[in-house]
Amino acid sequence: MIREKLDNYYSFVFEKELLDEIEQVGVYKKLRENELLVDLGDKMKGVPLLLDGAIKIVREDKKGEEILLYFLERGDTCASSFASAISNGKCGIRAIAEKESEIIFLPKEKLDEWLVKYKSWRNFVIDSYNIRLNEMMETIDTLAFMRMDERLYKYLKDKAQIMRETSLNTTHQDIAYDMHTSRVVISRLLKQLENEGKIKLNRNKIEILEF
Amino acid sequence: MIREKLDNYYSFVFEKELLDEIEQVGVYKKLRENELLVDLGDKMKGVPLLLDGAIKIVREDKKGEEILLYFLERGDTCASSFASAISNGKCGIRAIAEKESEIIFLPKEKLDEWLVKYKSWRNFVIDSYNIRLNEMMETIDTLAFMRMDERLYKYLKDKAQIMRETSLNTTHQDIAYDMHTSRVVISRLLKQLENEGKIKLNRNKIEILEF
DNA sequence: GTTGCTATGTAACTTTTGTTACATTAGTTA
DNA sequence: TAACTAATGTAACAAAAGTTACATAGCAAC
Repeated sequence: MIREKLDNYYSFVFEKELLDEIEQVGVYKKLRENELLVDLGDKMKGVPLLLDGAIKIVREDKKGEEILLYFLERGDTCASSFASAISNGKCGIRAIAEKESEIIFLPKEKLDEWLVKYKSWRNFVIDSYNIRLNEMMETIDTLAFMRMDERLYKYLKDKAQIMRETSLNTTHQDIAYDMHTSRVVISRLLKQLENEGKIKLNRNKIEILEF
Repeated sequence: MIREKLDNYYSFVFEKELLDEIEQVGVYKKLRENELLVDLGDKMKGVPLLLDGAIKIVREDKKGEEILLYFLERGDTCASSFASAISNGKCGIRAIAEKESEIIFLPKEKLDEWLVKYKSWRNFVIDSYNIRLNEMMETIDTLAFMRMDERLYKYLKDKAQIMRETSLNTTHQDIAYDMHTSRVVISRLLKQLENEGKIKLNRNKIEILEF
């Protein structure tokens, strides 16, 4: 069963021998919606490969203020965990399942070994880091160059894409937490987007009309 | 001469055999102050190892708006170049020497080969990515959680540290470019910091009194 | 010196974002 | 249905950041 899911998303990424090894040592885990996968300061004993679902990666500062960094989808891994696992350091982020998700945990002992043995693993690790660096840069662009209303609209579209839905089940308060602003600001801007015909508001639900 | 500088900063990082190889294939280059090392959209043919100096890494969006991402110091490499070199993709950043700097260019053909051969190279690459991810997170924290006056003070202190000086030769306009705001805002906040006794302002020069 | 250029200082005003306070609405439970 | 709770709507105001416009100061070339 695991092998089947693994093959689904990773058979074109990894060599057969590596897939075999992953099947042997990987630990399958199913995550409930809103389940905490990684918390701030955790020391990772391995890295998660995402088979299905969506994981939200959040940054928190000393004062407990939060901001969304990016989402992981199937085929992704958490570069920050990789960092933490291989260096025995602490993880600087929090990872929460946005919806029911499936992962395979790879034990950290194998991570370096596979770098030597498998070209496909080297590529995957380097690619993962690159994707993450690019996501971070996009986040920085968003924070540095966009106004709150643009950021909000982008947030809604991005989240809809990750969740594979055109309407989101969420509250204004939750969005405010992700964007590190206040609920009132979000309500105001959402109403503005609704007036522009880009979205439709309902209780606990936002439909996106224009992508 | 190169070997000497290489040994200075990297003899505890790389194995002897790797240092030998780097000496053979690496290309030494000296950068003048303000010299452009990498531009947006460049395809990298190798990665720079920083021997000495300071490199400013800047992000630019489509509209040509800029923001400082972080600085590189000796011992650092540019993860974004590594990404670009190994994947033949384009580089998403701009790198400019903040002062006279010395680098060694490593040809991209070796990068993967060394990952297999040298444990110290694997560690260095992974560490570099991790350091960069952490810098990016710090930049995000700064943008998301701090007000402009705090960001400015942090900018001054960070830059002073990188330049190894307690006073900076720079103009308000240049700071405004780095922080993606306007000169007037910077002048206003600098004056405020001066009134608080944290800095002293002169033409083309800012002394930092409190760290 | 005078001229000219660059950098800095600052006032006045606008826009954006954040805050407080309270009303209304939809859904849930007693 | 009444009572309660969570979510949303909105006004009024405050703070932060951005903009325009212009004055002044420092420095260099003539």
